[in-house]
Amino acid sequence: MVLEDPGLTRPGSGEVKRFARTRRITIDDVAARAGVSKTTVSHVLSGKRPVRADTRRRVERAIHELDYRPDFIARSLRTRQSHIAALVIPDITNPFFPVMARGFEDALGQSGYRTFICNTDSLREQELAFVTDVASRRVDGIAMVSHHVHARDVEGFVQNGMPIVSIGSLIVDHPLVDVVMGDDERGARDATEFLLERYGPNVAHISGSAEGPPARETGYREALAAASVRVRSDLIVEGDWTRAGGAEAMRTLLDRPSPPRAVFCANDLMALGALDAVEERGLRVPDDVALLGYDDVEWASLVRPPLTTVLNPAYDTGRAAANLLFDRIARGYEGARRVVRITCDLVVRESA
Amino acid sequence: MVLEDPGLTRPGSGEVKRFARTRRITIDDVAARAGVSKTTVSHVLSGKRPVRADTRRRVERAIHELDYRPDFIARSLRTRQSHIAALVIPDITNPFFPVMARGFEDALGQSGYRTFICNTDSLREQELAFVTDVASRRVDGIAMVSHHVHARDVEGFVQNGMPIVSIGSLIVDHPLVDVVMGDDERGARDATEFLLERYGPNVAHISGSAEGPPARETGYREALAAASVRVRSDLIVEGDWTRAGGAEAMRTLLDRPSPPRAVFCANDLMALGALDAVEERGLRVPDDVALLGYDDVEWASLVRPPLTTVLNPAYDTGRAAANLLFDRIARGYEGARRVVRITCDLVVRESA
DNA sequence: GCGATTTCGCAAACCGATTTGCCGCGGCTA
DNA sequence: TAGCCGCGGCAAATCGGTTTGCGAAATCGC
Repeated sequence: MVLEDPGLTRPGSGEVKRFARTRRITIDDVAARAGVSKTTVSHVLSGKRPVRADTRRRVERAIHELDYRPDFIARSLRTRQSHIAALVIPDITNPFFPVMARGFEDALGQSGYRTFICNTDSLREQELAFVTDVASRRVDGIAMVSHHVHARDVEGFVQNGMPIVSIGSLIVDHPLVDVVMGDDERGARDATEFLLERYGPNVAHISGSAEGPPARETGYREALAAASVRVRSDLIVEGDWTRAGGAEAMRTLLDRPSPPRAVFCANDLMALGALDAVEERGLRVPDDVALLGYDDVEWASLVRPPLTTVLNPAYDTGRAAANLLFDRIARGYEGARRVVRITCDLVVRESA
Repeated sequence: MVLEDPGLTRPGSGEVKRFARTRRITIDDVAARAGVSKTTVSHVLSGKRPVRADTRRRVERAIHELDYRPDFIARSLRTRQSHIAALVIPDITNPFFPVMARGFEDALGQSGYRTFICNTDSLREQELAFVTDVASRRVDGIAMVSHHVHARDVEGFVQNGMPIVSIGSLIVDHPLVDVVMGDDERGARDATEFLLERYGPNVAHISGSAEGPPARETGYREALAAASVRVRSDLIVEGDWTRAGGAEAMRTLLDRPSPPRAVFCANDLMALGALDAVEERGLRVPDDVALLGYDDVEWASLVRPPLTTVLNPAYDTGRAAANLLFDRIARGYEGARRVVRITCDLVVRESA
């Protein structure tokens, strides 16, 4: 049996070969064609040293004729920068994160960076594994929203010069790790103030689980305090960030001797659950009970009634993280940690 | 002025240095410490040649003591594989794609691959730019859902040995580009059959824009034909995949002399718009008009009434694409193009 | 018109791994 | 005991770029 000659060109197809994968064009090929050394080609490409005009033109022509594109990996090896960033998040499937990722990539992509997105499912083990993996891949920087990684866990990477920015609040105590976080405290305060003004002092709160950051509950308490309303502990019920948890918490509230006129829920999903519970009892939103959520997830305007909520600006958050990272990666910023707070504005729809 | 000694260790902190970024540990360091050549270290790592047990132990101990982790970039340069794949999609912010991306990454991540996600916003220019960019970065393979790139556009890359799989249907005519696509025709047929059975022959269709693939409309027509129902062209109205477009199309249908009893919409967003239009007229779903969507987007079960729809299995699609790619990247498959059709099942909720 | 400086290009070292080719050694066969 | 083979290890080449050091030529200042 005779194998087909792999070098055969298709009749009439000019350059396209059928089976041969043509050898990659390298900088040497360009140099040879232009009649210069590869050093000169490199300088034409990078502009790091002057090249005489006619020489430059010869080189550029050779590049164009050969359709030469430099090998990023070889370049990275020498320059020690990969032009890759990593974004470590719990789950791209959670609708908050795609928007954040988009903000991150848009900001960095502009400067020629590509990014790895790592889904940790909020598992500490995964979070750590990804950080070491992308470090081995020599990413230029890491942005992470992590629930379990502490400053000491990333100490080694930071000391080796890896820029890290923490999204959310957990890693706040390292002097070289920047932080960007939604200003949840203020957002929650604004939301609660709105409810107090519109519906009077009888405002309850469905909080998240105890292990999460308490900023939203804090904001709720501050608003009450500022309005000189006493905090009634029977009006603060813990949910678990889920729809079912929100419904359960709402039922508890409705069973209180004096049920609330309005409820500030720590996220939209729980607000949706609360909505379920309210309708279950034959009551109406917002006429009998007003509901206010947090995050402004994609479907917040699709439910009936459309949810009044606090917009958690995912896109801006991602972009801010990218910018902090870029400062350290490319602009040589080496100073102390910076903290960026993203303001969260109230979106008034119909549920409150 | 005297600069602080960058080599200073913090008192009592063992190995952690304050300002010095310690030189990276290389394979030579390990070799030196273990008293062998770096060749041997490499063989311990890869297992490609036998190493005597006690030598291996010495090397492993050195690796552990130095906390050595090989440099992926250097490795990639030599082995000519980056262990990176690219996923080119319109927009990660569109809720279908995060799920698909997750399926893709889960499948490939298992084998040690990381992936670049590229958002093209369906711009041809972006699609092409990303493909050449990631090719320069030497990704091992590319999966793309593209609306504007044709086989001839990627010809050059394929010929150079870059595995490509097309998600959706556009690049179907290249003998080396695998394809994975939802079996929309069948899904649409099933949906329409369901409506015919439950609501009789008076079933309309809101189609997508003309430029998209007509598979869903085709399925609708097939189901009618199979049930010997005449296709009434006044019951097929074109939407434009948006909520507003769906509403507009629905108004048109409701204005017909004999309006439909049930409507199959080519996607969920248009079904939602149709819902708007129906309620606008004071009619009820499904009692007056039944609505059926396509895709089963995240919020399909959240609207009132919950949407009956066809599940477009994003996760499976991503995973299938990853597997096709992996076959070519790592398992050396070099055969002809394969086409994988993902079946789309009906999800019956309350709108039909 | 002459030394000083700048411009332009080349050869070689370098980045950090993998892979090839070779060699010494010990055990086995004939 | 000569010849052969497999094992285990090393030196050197390789991947494809960037960067450094050097020297020849061109330009400048006076």
